[in-house]
Amino acid sequence: MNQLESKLRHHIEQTITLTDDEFAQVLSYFKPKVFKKHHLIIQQGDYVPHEYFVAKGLMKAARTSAEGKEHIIHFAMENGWITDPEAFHNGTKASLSVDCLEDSTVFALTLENKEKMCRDLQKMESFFRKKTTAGYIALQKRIMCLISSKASDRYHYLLEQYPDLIKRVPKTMIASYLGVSRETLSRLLPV
Amino acid sequence: MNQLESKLRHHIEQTITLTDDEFAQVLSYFKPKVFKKHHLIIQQGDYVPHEYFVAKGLMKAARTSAEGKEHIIHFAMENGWITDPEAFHNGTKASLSVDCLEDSTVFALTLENKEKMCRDLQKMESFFRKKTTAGYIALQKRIMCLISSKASDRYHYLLEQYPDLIKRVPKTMIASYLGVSRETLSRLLPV
DNA sequence: CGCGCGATTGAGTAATTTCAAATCTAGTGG
DNA sequence: CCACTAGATTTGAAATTACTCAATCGCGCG
Repeated sequence: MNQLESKLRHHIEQTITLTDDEFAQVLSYFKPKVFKKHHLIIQQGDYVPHEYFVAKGLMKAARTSAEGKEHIIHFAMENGWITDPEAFHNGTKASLSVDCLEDSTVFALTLENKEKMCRDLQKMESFFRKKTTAGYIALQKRIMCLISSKASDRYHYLLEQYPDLIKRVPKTMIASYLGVSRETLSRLLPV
Repeated sequence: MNQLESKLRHHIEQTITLTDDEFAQVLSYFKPKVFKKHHLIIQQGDYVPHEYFVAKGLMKAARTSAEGKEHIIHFAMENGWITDPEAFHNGTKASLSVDCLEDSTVFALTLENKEKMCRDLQKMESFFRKKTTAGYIALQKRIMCLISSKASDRYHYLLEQYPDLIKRVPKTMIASYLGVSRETLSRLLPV
């Protein structure tokens, strides 16, 4: 088992426990992939065959509006997951694009394999349920931030929550993620 | 099986299928409860023993900030679910309050029973996984709305998405849900 | 060395909030 | 049935916040 595989295992075992055999089986459902910085993995309008576990690197999911503005909905770094969830789970076309901000190594999972894995190993269904629940809670917090705080407080919350992210991502993208213009964020930083 | 029980069954069977016996078992994990309008079911600071399926009525989850402003994070009407998810799943104290906007009938589920049900009936674990995934997707859309649209567009999106909700909920609360002041929403309405 | 991306700054404009007051409406008790 | 009241909605005006557009600055990489 290489280093990146053990990252996946460790990630899963933060939620459930697996025997060696079980993990070997789990691993068989995934396909490792390597992407270069700037590589566009999902494009708006495409079908979305995979959900990705990020073992190394940094990726973002975003939507570009009709007016040409990019709005970042999600970042995934080590131990994160990323895809266009709606398109992936419903088999519809992507409304989001996903690309690499750094050279990245991921484990790709098709919907078919995900469902098969959940059927075969209830533990993994439990894993995904809990992981998704945690994701739901995180999104609720982000919404609460968006509807209740000023831009400045949102930035500081992000800084507290994901200090490492701020270091690795250009401020322009942080602004996009927070829903403010880059100029506004820039003026807020000294505060 | 009474009318409200069959609502629960129908709701679950939109995602998975159940035999009569299985549903009887599922039902045994829930406890039906009736609440009056204005009843405060979860208070900020309380522990949260239950997650609720709303069979009838209308409820809201909100956080009141230090400055005394109420921010509504979630509405649940017929066939919806509601709780403070973070407090419920982690056993921590509620940061949200939940109360009834109408007389309501719910099925209450403890965390212990939820986990037991998932263990005993994998179908139900699958149900919750899929339901939570759908919830996650809905929250992502709401975030995209919040970071990319003006207040006016957010209102119209809500109007399209949940026309029935708008009819049953005072505009003040819609404004709180959208993250704008009630005055601003009022001025937007004619648009 | 120079290019290009990211970050900053300034000025003017637009959107939203706040505070205050007026108006409207549905439900209640007499 | 009417008067009353509490909650909900609307409106006005001033203040704040954030946005846009444009120009400049800084720096790392080729």
